Amino acid sequence: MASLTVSAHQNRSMPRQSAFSIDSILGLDRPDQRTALSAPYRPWTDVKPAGQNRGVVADSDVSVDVRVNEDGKSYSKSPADAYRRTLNWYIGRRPRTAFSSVQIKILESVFQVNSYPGIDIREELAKKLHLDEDRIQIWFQNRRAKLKRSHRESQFLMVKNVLSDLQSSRER
Amino acid sequence: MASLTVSAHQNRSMPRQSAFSIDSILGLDRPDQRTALSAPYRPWTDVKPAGQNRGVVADSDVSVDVRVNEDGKSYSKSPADAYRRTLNWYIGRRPRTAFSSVQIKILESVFQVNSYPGIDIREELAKKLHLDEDRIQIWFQNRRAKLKRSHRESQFLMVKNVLSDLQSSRER
DNA sequence: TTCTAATGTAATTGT
DNA sequence: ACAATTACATTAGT
Repeated sequence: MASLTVSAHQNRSMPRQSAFSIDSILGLDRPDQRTALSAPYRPWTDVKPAGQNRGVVADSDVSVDVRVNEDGKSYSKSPADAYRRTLNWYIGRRPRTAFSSVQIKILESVFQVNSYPGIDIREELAKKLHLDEDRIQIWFQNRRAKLKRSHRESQFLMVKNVLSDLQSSRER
Repeated sequence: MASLTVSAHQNRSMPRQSAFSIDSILGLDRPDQRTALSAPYRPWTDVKPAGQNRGVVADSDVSVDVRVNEDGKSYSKSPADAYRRTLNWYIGRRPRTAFSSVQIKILESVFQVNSYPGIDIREELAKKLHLDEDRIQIWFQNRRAKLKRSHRESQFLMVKNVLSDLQSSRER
């Protein structure tokens, strides 16, 4: 990712002509401040020292909703979990959020009415459900994709049925 | 199936409002267009009498593989493309282009030198890579956005680190 | 295995 | 051209 490719041989299959001619490229009369590409900003990977409690520091609390489930069944904090989490941090993927059923219920009911909530609604939801606004946004994105997929599948079934109906009527 | 797709998206910086007011949930508390508007110009949906496409509603294609793997020759104006278009993509969105790694490599290397290629360079690239000039333009646009984002994020990280350094030095 | 949270990025829209 | 947002294709966690 973001590997720079100043590689040597990039013009093997190309007619060696003024493809990217100097003067053409030298059309860079642009304010182009080149900066080395940085890491993709993973706020949840930074190790938080003393603080630990919510709302104190700007973003990033790692333990968003671990205690928000209604079953009283708190998710295990086994060393294995911690280990995997650390590993994830290396990989750079945000630990998968586990929404509680209450959270899901509310999100679903909002989705019923408006599947494209604006930033303000998302913020409100985030506050109410103790989630990051980002999680809300992603949830709605994935929810829309799911709806679309189900549409696609049902349409496919309908088409299939119509076709088989045609076939059977022809056989009569 | 009563699937509603009330698309409603808004912009930031809206007046705070009661958490789950009806208007807020419905997204009616602010001007929103996109609910019933004239069909935008979609040149690639040409052979579709089917009616007003609404951009958002399901597309129901049966998973035609959009991929064209390695070594370019990707679709743009190929007959195969037209085929896919007429068969499955009768809604408004242009099928997502999957650039080959070769194409990406070349695009990246050009980007290194000039992130604002003029029309002539874009045309040359388009011809060489068998892509529409439009795709090239969009690619550079998104690429610039990406660069900008990463720059912003690294700045943020730097600030954050400075702050935490300050903090830890104060604790000593 | 299935479902879905998360990621990356192409495409769209409005300014 | 940019900024914000969406759709879409994939990866991966439970």
